Amino acid sequence: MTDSTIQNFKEILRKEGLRYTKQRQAVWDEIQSSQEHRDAEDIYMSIRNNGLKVSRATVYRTIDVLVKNRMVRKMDVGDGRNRYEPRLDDAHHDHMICIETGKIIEFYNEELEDLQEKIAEENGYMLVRHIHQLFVKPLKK
Amino acid sequence: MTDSTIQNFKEILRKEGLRYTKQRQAVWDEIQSSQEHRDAEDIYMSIRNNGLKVSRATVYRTIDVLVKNRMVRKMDVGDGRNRYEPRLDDAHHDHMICIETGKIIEFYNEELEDLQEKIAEENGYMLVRHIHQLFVKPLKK
DNA sequence: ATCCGAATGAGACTCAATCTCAAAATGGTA
DNA sequence: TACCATTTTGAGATTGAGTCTCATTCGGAT
Repeated sequence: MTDSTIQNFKEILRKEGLRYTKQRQAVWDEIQSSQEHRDAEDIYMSIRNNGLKVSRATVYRTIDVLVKNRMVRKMDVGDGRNRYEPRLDDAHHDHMICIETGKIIEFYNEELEDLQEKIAEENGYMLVRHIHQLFVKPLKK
Repeated sequence: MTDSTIQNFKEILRKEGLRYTKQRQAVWDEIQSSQEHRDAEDIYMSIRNNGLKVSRATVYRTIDVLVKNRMVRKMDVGDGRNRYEPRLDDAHHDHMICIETGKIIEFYNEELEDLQEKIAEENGYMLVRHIHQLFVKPLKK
């Protein structure tokens, strides 16, 4: 992690009226350390394995702050456990989940994004966010 | 419900190697009775209020069969409780959820459907199903 | 009508996520 | 630097949707 990311994190906490603690930093560090789509337990255990002591409650609480401030993306893959990934850049993408291997593929399609806004507007609404997952299986060769 | 829908339901059970019971019929009748997007508890309580005795376990078990056979659509609105709606015709649609009123609006867009298949194929996959929800708020006038 | 495998129901169980509250830590102030 | 009001933390309890168990009941083929 770079100094600038730490500063950014501190600023968000300040904006939210929250204190800067080593536990919160540890959670953000851990999420930031990998681009994988991980569940809360995985993040919690990794922090523990690094020799740091942070409770599950704090992991969940910190994730909420990070998600709210768009530093982490929360995704529901339909198995009851939410997955989280860092939003290092601000590039949006959706996910494709292979129902045979469980592999998660990221994709982005401008046309798709535009179309969704258009559909919302046609119905008198403004698009705030969306959930979009494609469940797929490998093409037979 | 019409005779033909009951026949169709019986056929599905036969195809699945399952027996026709009044509990299963009661669950299907209840789901069919409304086009709303309801959770399992709501369906369970409604059956009870109609004076029929069916357990939660049976409600869940029957919903699974109905979902598998495309008679019911299961949707995740992100609050931890799945919603179910009857698929009376076979017309697919997605959902738009107003974050201010909670209202669920159904929509269908051919271009969007095609685009998703195209994206899956471009990645070497075949689209099996998808989750797609737009979270929106009313356009200010 | 008989019989055997399937279905049911009551309640135990699972598991991710949230809540509780006493104790510890933070950070603004003097 | 010491103080202290306020926030945060953690251990474990709790919640709640959904699943599982298994003794009892039921369906339907023969």
